Amino acid sequence: MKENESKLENRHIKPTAMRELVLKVLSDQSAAISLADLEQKFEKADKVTLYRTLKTFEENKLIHSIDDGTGSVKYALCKETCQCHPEDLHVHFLCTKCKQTYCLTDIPVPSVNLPTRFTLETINMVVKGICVNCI
Amino acid sequence: MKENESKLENRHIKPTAMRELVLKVLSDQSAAISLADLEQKFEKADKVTLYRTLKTFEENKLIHSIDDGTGSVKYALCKETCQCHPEDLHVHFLCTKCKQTYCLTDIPVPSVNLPTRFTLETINMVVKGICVNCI
DNA sequence: AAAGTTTATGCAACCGAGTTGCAAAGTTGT
DNA sequence: ACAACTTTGCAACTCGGTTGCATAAACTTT
Ligand SMILES: [Mn+2]
Ligand SMILES: [Mn+2]
Ligand SMILES: [Zn+2]
Ligand SMILES: [Zn+2]
Repeated sequence: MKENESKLENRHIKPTAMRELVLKVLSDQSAAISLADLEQKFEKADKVTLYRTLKTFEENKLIHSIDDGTGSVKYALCKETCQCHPEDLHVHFLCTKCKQTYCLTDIPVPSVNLPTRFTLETINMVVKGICVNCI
Repeated sequence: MKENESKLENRHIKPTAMRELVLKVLSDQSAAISLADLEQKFEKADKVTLYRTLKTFEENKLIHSIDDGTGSVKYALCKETCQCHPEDLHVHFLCTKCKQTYCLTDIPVPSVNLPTRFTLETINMVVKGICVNCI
């Protein structure tokens, strides 16, 4: 998995063994995963190390975090070009049946007309419903 | 405050002293408040009682809860006619400076075109930025 | 009005997600 | 080989939210 190694380097993250393993898990995942989910993907791994790995990934914009209202933050890979700016934002979908959280990367967050003299920094938009696998 | 009493009765909530006090606090508030905020509005009140009061209010749609991503859920009064259905949903605004959370009741949540065979139940849309009081 | 039943309140204790401190292990540069 | 820095692992903690249970208050029935 030389590819993941260079993904890390592209984001200026030192490619340790742990980090490559975590990145592999994230790459194999079609839905976003929580810290607890991630922990369960390993036989024996320290939660704090995984936590800090995710933090490092997020700080360097390799992944973004999603607060879907379930009480546990989810994480998903950013696109190669993503800088996590407002224009990179997309809608997230939480399936109330399977509890999976998906990045709807094709659906940009719609713009809103805020009241006068409210300035926008970022938007979190989470749609809840039933996903295609749960119909 | 006979008005609050009837607001409670309209929502089929038995108007106890505690509940009327809590409703008064919520009515006086222009922004949404958390359980902790509510607790601080009283000299001496049990957090659990307040917690259960909010739960009761929410179940009966007197108030709605807002997960603004700060880690503590906020609560705000519903409109008299609100049934908390998708058509009643509005955008919420979290000021990153004063940390106040506002109901933008005039701004309905924009509709999104979900991928095929995803069905919508509800949407949470939180805009972050600087509010009019913090410019 | 007294007894019985339901509902609301208060205290303690718990829970889970996230976070911090610190020491050990590993890495990098000289 | 040594020093300097980074990463990892363990323990312990924080904080918001929640449950269990006993008491108190409010209605119901006799
Ligand atoms: Mn996403
Ligand atoms: Mn609102
Ligand atoms: Zn699903
Ligand atoms: Zn503000």
